[in-house]
Amino acid sequence: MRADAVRNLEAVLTTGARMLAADPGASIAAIAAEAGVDRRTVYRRFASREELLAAIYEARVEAIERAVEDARLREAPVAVALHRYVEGIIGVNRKWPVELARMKADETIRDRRDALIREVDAFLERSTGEGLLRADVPAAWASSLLPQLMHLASQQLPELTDAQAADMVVDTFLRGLGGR
Amino acid sequence: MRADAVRNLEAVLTTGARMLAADPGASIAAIAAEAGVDRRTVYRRFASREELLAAIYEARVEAIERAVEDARLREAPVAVALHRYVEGIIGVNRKWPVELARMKADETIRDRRDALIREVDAFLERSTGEGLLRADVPAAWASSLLPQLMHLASQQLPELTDAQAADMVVDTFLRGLGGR
DNA sequence: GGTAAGTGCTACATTGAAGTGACAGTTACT
DNA sequence: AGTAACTGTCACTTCAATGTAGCACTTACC
Repeated sequence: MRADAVRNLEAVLTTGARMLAADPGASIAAIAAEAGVDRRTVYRRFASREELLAAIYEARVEAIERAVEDARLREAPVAVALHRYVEGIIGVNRKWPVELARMKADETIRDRRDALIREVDAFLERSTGEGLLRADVPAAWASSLLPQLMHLASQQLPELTDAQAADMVVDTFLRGLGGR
Repeated sequence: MRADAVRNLEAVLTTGARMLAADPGASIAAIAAEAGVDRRTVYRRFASREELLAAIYEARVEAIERAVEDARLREAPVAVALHRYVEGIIGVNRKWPVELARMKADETIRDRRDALIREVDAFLERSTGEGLLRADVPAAWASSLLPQLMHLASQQLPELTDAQAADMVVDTFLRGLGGR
């Protein structure tokens, strides 16, 4: 693919992610206009709206997979892994702010998302076992609170770097659910 | 208005709220079907889709206003007011789960929402002043975290009553951001 | 029981977005 | 410089959802 085409593709994907996060019903015409390309150009890369969405969600899920891998949730000390994970996801949230939960259509992406959730849940379980989190907190509560905190930090603290925002999230999370 | 008509109206509003929360693009036909009435009946009460949405958002914002009033955020002891407020909002979230932020069209509702946000922000400031919350936490962080926790508890802890879910939210919130 | 209010149903016009085709013009790469 | 890749534009078709009209029918309420 030609270099300018790559740039256009990149623009459509990131702009699309941003606009779809703000309004899940954003039209292809609107996304294309915002990305600075013609509506027709989008249809040359993607056969349908669904395919464009799938590509965007795929970009996000892949970025998350990379972040999870980098955090080494299974091996690294829990406190270290937690911070690395949070920092990574905040970066992902800022580049690909779409909500993955909306992707009900694509089987593959849903499966990869489920696997990631299991991975993080297992990590939280390990964290509880090692005393980082209190044992009397429902697993579902910890499991859903962490993504929300990361989501919040990603957009509510725009002046902070990923690492600084991660500090805030980890601090709140551990004070809120952590052991003494 | 006749009693059966009132029931239908109620059904359309609550069902609409539930469906629009799950999918903001839900069609009037889908909402009507789910509520057990004909699409045409909806159009007899509401001149347009926008009016239906406005009615739903209005129901939510009014319920929130009532909860805020009941919590007596200005006068009651901060710890008491916080719990009453959280419990009330969780009830509202469960009945009217739509996201108020999406309502950009209606000027009135946006203004009322802004006033409510100011009210709660002022309460959080008072809480900080009285030592319930740590002073080194950014106001924006506390201000956005609390609604997220309530939102989370409303749907992630369905087996808990409003009061029990509020316990969880307040505990997490105060441990996370509270003073010693 | 009678009446007015309310509903369901079929049909229709309108609008906006999705998706496609053809063609001329531009731009990156060799 | 020449070619292939890429893009923008105009012009369609299709489709789903919005919004409207009229009529037969049911049901709450006096």
